[in-house]
Amino acid sequence: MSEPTSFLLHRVIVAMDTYADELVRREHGVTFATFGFLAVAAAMPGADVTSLARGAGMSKAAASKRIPPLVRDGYLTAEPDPHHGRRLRIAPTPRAYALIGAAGARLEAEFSDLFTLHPELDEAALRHQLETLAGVLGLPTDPGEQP
Amino acid sequence: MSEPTSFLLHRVIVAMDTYADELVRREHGVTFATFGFLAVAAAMPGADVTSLARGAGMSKAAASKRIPPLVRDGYLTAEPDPHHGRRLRIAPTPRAYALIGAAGARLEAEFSDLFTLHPELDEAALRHQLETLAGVLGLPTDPGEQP
DNA sequence: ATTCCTATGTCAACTGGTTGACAACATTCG
DNA sequence: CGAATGTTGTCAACCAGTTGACATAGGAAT
Repeated sequence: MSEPTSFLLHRVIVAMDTYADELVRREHGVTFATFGFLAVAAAMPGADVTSLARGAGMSKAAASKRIPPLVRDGYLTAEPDPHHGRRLRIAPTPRAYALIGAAGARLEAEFSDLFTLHPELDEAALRHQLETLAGVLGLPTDPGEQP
Repeated sequence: MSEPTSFLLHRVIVAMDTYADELVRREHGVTFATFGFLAVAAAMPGADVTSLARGAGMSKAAASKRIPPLVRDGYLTAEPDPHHGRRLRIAPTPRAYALIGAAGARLEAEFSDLFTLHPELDEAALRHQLETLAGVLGLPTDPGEQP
């Protein structure tokens, strides 16, 4: 019996994640998970902790714990919302934007190199299948909307 | 700027994992991660902890911690290798085989339903792209080999 | 045989997530 | 207004991984 397609998908993802993690770590001294979190924060500047957590696909508590070190390292600012006693407004700093720009471009370049170097890979075909799959599974076409 | 393909891949996987986890949990009272671990164990019966860990893509320590509860619950047996003082031989019990058979078939059925219900999805095309991607990334064509 | 190197399983400490509870604030409804 | 209800961020406790260290067992080389 051959390996289920879902398992194959899984292995491919894990390999890509590992690769991306090494790259981002090596070139920016930051975890891929952190990069992802900052990318979400950059897509919704000024969001509060709750929507940031939703956007990043984690619990409120996890987001809440992640923020202070990122503020300390100069990637984010967290200020109380003037119109709301308890809510925080989280915003990326220039440093975060720089990181996201550089690392994002680098990763995209690596990824598309893969496709140009290996003509038997068809990015458009893969992407189309993934997008329909996402649609069928009921995922939003793009995450990071403000309510 | 549109979302990087690698991010899209990620979201699709996460959604599928969540779905699979709910299904396996509901119908078999077991975590999807546990199901995956048992599936690996079933693919290499009699393996030791180290190769099990490699097969499951986790550290030796993680595998070592995972085994005792599974033995307690009657999914695995762990016996010292007679030819090797320190090595353990891990083997799935009938209960594990039953679980893997049932849950595996169920998941595959769900997954291929997705493709038959949505003709704009092309499993062969997706699979072919994934397999070439796996090859290009240097992944083995199928995990679970004994050394 | 002794020595040296490698493999094996486990441990302790750490990490980054989870859930459930909670106080503080906001909002809605009589 | 005041009371019930809902939001928001944080905390404690837990869970399942990780790394690095380690005692112990096998095998190779001299």
